[in-house]
Amino acid sequence: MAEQDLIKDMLARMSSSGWRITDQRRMLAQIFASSDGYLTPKDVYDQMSVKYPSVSFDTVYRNLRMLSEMGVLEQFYFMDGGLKFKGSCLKHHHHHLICTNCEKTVAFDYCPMDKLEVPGNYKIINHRFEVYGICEQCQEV
Amino acid sequence: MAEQDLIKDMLARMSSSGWRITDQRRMLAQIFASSDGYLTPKDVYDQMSVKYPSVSFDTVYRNLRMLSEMGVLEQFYFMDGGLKFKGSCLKHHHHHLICTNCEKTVAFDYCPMDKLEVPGNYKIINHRFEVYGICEQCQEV
DNA sequence: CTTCCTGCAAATCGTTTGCATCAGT
DNA sequence: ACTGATGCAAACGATTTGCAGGAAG
Repeated sequence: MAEQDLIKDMLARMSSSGWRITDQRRMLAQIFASSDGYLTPKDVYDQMSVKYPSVSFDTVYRNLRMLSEMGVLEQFYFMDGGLKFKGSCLKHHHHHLICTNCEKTVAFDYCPMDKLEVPGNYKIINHRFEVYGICEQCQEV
Repeated sequence: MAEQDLIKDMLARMSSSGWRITDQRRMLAQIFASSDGYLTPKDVYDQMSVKYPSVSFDTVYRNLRMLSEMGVLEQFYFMDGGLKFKGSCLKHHHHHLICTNCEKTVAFDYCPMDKLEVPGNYKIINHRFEVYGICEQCQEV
């Protein structure tokens, strides 16, 4: 999807969920539409501050949380427990290969749940599979 | 390994790393030897408080961190970003099936990395694979 | 014009640090 | 006795909340 369409899509989803379209939210949509990696609340705040120097941290947090609940963003706790967000890919189930240096993220389709036989009689709800590595660019440096 | 042996093993490892064996550390070893699930720092603190009402949170944190660095405990950030600890299984590589209700944990040997072909030329460092579900006991309730 | 959203400030939670005292070796 | 470990209090970073004014519908 082109960036502009992504932004429109996000805004449309906010609107249809009954949320007002404020300048700050418009900008949030833009930030995530033009970023393919994970962003911390601080990253987002810093990017917003460029155009809205008066934006506050709590507005960023509030909107990030809301957008996650709405499914527009994916919320994610990294290995170190740090919270990050990224525009959610709604297309299909997949997992990520994440560069531990620059956090560039590549999706892949392989899902280990297909083949897994789990011990015990657990009723499976959810799973988490991520691969961490150093991307080609970061290896070169 | 029997519980008593586990405790001795933990204490021996602390001692050989040059750490003093205090009552608090003895008790930490006992707590983790007799628990097979994950414990939050608060869980640990609460258990310690029963016998040592004067124990402080920072001592718990300090020792948990130290024991993790030493490899006696496994440190783990859950899906919700919360930090937990558990006695570490040093035997072999494995993954976990975790009950989202009671957090009882079952290990299994299957590792998805065997079959995975990753896109891009990432140099793979690490991976994370967990399955979340409801255990048999928690389903019955 | 009404209701929701924002920005500010202050509260809260989990975790860490500095320091004087206490305990293990 | 020496040195590391403890408990206290205070600092700290990240996130959340209450509230009054401001903007979207």
